[in-house]
Amino acid sequence: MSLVRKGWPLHRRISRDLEDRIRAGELRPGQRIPIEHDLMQTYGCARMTVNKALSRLVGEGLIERRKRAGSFVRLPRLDAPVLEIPDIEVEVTARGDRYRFELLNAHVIADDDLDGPVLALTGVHYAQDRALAFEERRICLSVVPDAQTADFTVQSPGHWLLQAVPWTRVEHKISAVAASPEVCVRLGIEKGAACLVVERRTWKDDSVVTAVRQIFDGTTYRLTASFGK
Amino acid sequence: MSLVRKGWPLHRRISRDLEDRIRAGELRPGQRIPIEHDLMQTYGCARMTVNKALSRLVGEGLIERRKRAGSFVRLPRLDAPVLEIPDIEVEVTARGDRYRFELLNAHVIADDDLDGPVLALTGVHYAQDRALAFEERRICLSVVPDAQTADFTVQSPGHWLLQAVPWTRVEHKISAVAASPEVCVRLGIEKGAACLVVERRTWKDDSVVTAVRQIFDGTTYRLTASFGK
DNA sequence: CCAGACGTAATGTCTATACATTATCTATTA
DNA sequence: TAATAGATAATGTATAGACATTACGTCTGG
Repeated sequence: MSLVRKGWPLHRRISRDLEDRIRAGELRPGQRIPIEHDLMQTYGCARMTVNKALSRLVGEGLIERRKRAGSFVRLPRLDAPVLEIPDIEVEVTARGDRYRFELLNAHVIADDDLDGPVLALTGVHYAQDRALAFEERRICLSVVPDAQTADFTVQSPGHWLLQAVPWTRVEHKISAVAASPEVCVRLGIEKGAACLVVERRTWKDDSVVTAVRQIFDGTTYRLTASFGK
Repeated sequence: MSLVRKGWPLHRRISRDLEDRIRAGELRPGQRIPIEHDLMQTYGCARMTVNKALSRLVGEGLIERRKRAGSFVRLPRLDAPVLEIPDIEVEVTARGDRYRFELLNAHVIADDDLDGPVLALTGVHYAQDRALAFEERRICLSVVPDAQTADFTVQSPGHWLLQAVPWTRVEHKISAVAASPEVCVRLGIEKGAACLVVERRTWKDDSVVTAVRQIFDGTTYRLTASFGK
C-alpha cells in the first residue's frame, strides 16, 4: 500500500492508494482496476470498506463503475476545478478589511428577461474605501417581496439575498469588457481599461431570484480555481 | 418524505429529502438536523443507510458533522460551482468545428520561475480558421523531456501534455487585460480590446509540469460555471 | 451469420452489530 | 469560582452477510 498516511481510516487509505496509482500513470485511463473482491483480499478487509473507497473515487470523478463490467479509470479532466466565486462582502471582511456597499440607484421596473416586477439596483463594493467592483443587480420581487424594504446600505444585496432566499441553482458567466464611462468613474480606472465581468443568475426552483453583473478592474482582481491535493 | 423520486435507493432519497428541506429553508444554516438514530426511525432503516445519506450531504458541503454534537446545516456557499476550463482542442472539436493549432515559436530557454531548461512556445488556437486564443506556454523539460520532440502542429501542446503527463495539481487564475499589439494581430481584434486571460499552472507531485497563459477575445469568449440540480 | 435467450460476474443496496473516537456536559475537587 | 476529571451522546469506522440489479458473453436456434 505504498507509503500511505498512518492514522487514516482504512477506506480512506485504500482510495488514496488507488488515486496515487492512477495519478502516477500505473493505472491508465480506460483501464480496468481490480474488482472489489480482489481489493478485499489485497487490503484484507470487508467489501463494504472497499466499496466506500471506490464510491469516493467515483465522487471525485477519477473512476466510473459499471455493473458486471467492473471499475474503470476515467480520462483526466481539466474541466472541473472548483472555482471560488465569492460573496464580495464575505471575501473582504474575511481578510480583515473594512467593507462598504454604496447604493447608487434603486428602481422598480419591468424587465423583459425576468418575470413580474423587478427591483433594479446599482452600487459599488468598497474594501477599505477603495472601489472594488461595480454591480448591477435585478431582484425578482414576486420571489423576494422583502427586497423592497431591505436596507442595502447596511448589507450588500448579494449578502442579504443569500440569507433571505435559499437558492437551488446558480449559473455564472465570466467574460471581459472594456470599461464603460460610468464604470471608469465608479472604479476610478482609465477609460477603456479591461474589466473582468462576472454575471450570476440565481434560481429558486424554476424562477429566477436575481441576476447580477459585477465588474472588476481586470488587472487587480483575479478569480482563482484549483484542483488536486 | 415529501414527493421524493421513486426508484431511487433509500439512502439517495433520504439525502435528497434533507437537501430539499435545507434548500426550502425549513432547516436553516447553523441549525441542527435530526441525529442518525432519529432519522433511522423516521425512515425506518439501518443506521448505515442514514449514514451514507449524510456522508453525501457532507461531500456536497450542505452540512457539517461533529462527534458528540450532531450534524448542522452549513451556510449556503456561492463559492463552489464547478468551473469548466476546457482543453480548447476538445472544446472546439466537441462542437463539430475544425480545430487547428498554429505554432509560432519554440525555444529552449532558462526560466527563473521554473526549474531547469524550459521549452517556451507561443501559438494560436483556431476554430474553423478563426483565431480563438493566443497561447504562451512553458514546459519543464526535466519533467517532460519528450516535449522537445513532439509535433505540436498535429496536436495542441495542452492536449498532448494531458495524455503524456498525469498531473496531480492544477491552479487557474482568471483575469482581464487590454490586448497587446501582438495579441491584436494574432486574434484580429482592435488595439486595447478587453481580453480574458486564463493562466494555468500544472504540477506533477512537487514539480511544475507546465505553465500556460491563454488570451481570449473577452467579448466573444466566456467561461461558464453552474451549480445546482 | 445473426437474433435472441440466459447464466453469471460484477456492482448496488441494505441490515444488524460492534467497537473506536471525540467533543460536550456534568460532577467533583482545589 | 475555576480547573480538572470523568460520563456520555453523538458520529466514525468496520464487519459479515444477504439479496437486487445490470449488462457482458456465450450459447443457442433459426
